[in-house]
Amino acid sequence: MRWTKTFIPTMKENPSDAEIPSHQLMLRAGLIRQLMAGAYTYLPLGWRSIRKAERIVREEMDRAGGIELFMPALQPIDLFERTGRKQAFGNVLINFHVQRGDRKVHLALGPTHEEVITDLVGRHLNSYRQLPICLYQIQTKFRNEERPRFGVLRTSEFIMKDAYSFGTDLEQLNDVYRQMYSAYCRIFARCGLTYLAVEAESGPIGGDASHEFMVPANNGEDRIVHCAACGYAANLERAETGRRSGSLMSPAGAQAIEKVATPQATSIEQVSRLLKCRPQQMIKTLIYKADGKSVAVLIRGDHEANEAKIRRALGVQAIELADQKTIGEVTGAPVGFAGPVGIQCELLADHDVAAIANAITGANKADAHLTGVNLGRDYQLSATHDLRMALDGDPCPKCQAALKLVHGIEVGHVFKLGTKYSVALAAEFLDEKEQRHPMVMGCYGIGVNRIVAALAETSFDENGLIWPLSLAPYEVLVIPLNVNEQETMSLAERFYAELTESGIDVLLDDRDARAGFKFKDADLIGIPLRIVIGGKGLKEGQVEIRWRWEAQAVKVPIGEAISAVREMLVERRALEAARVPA
RNA sequence: CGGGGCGUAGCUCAGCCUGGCUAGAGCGUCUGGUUUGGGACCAGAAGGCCGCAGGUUCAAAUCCUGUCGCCCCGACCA
Repeated sequence: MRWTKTFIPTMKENPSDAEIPSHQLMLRAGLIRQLMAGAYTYLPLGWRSIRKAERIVREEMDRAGGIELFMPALQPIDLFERTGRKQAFGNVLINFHVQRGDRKVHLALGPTHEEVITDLVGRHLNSYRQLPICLYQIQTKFRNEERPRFGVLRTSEFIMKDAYSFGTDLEQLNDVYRQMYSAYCRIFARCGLTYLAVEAESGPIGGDASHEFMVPANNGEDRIVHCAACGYAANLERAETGRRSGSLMSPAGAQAIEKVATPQATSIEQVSRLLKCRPQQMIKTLIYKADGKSVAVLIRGDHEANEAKIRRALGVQAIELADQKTIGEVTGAPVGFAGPVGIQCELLADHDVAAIANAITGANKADAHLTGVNLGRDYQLSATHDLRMALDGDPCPKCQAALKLVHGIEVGHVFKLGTKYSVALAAEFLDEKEQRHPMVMGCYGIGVNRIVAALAETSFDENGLIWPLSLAPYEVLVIPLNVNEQETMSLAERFYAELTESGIDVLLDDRDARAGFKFKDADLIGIPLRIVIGGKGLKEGQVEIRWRWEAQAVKVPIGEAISAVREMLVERRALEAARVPA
């Protein structure tokens, strides 16, 4: 492609409403433009990268046995009513009425396609002989984001690869799941992303039923813990922490329990300031309603409760923080003064609470706290649990090394669904004994445009983007420094023609502009390999070839330039391929 | 939906507090010339419903009210 014939509106300055690198760079390099909050146009350069990511996704899905189809974004609302997800999605589901003759039809724009595909498969596949099957599509999804943000990382309309597997049993599901998991590893590796496959909240199936693929990045919305020593990785919601010491007995140097006045001091921060103690010395007592029953949960003052862990420890469906009235009944005090001593409900404690000697807690009495509270003497526990959010530096649950807490961008998610949708939408099959069963499903999503955004967010320098060959809009940029010089230009045209001829994606910067101007743009858009033709080099019969990430160009005799470029690309592709797991 | 910030030329911004000549600068665009290896220089030109609506005033980019949009923090996010 010739630069003057395409559309690459680069910008010298950062637009004022872009704050994170991917947003700034994608705007400046002419990859995207905003239409409104949460909706972006992909300009020619950005779209080429998306298409390359799509191609990689397709190749790997096909390789893993996926079958591509294409489903409508427009969907009848009743499908969502039948699975209860109209309610569950709430405001996220974009839905509206259209007039058709004298009736109104209620439609939704698909936020995902479990309903459509399950309905389809349920109608047309009926036998165990036809299973398992894994169907996928690459398609635009719509989700009304209450607050779109971070440029193209969180939008209301985005491109997603969604795959759905249908099998007869858990074994078939596990089999497809494993194949999808490894296909995802290959996809993200081929795209040049640094990623982690992390354990995620897995719903009804439990165990290893869900993994998210995360690209570590400071501006990622998700938080994940990672153990560099053994490779354990999990999202923060899910992350366990390793063994921590703690005896259920009173320590040797136990002080006497004492009631102190703490008027108006209801938060950990206020009490610690008032009593001049550290939050680590305090016990936070949270009153929850767990399936309707009141439970007090003890967490160390400086820690944060993890409700998913509490729910699992209690073995209940749903928990929520109790209201004022319940707290009053259980503690006999207003909110902010709860403590374990003498409390009137079940008591659950995090491991770290047991290790606090002479703790400070609420007194279950207005405007009062207790000091010198000790486990065993002042309150009892039959056991402690892992109930809090993991912290940076916590011991790894697998190997006890220190966990790292990092932010991440979710680019993919694989999930064992089970029979939720097949039951709701009657996707059933007959087994060899002519018995009816709901199909066992899995779903597997990749945010295709997030792949590109995540790459932009993590691969750049002060001059601009740095693409891997696999996603680069063009692999080679040919820069004739002076387009008015005939020798320069005819050479550039020859390189352009011959390289394009051999299947390489080449961009020719045929703009009549100064050298420095072209170099700045070249760095900004980040094409991996650059060939500079002009002035000094030509006099010596040479051109310069330089990788975007190298400081130095290599000078190559004109006659050898094309074969040199081909060789460099072959070598580089091999290097990128070597990072892809088998 | 709660909190904060911002809407002036394609982009970055000044002017607003304290109302008053024809609304400004840099970058970009166009014309002509000089230049030509890291975002050149000179001369000229085009480009503005100062987000929109209403109000106050002799007079509003500027003050007031409303409204729309965008960004950030939080809540939410199968």
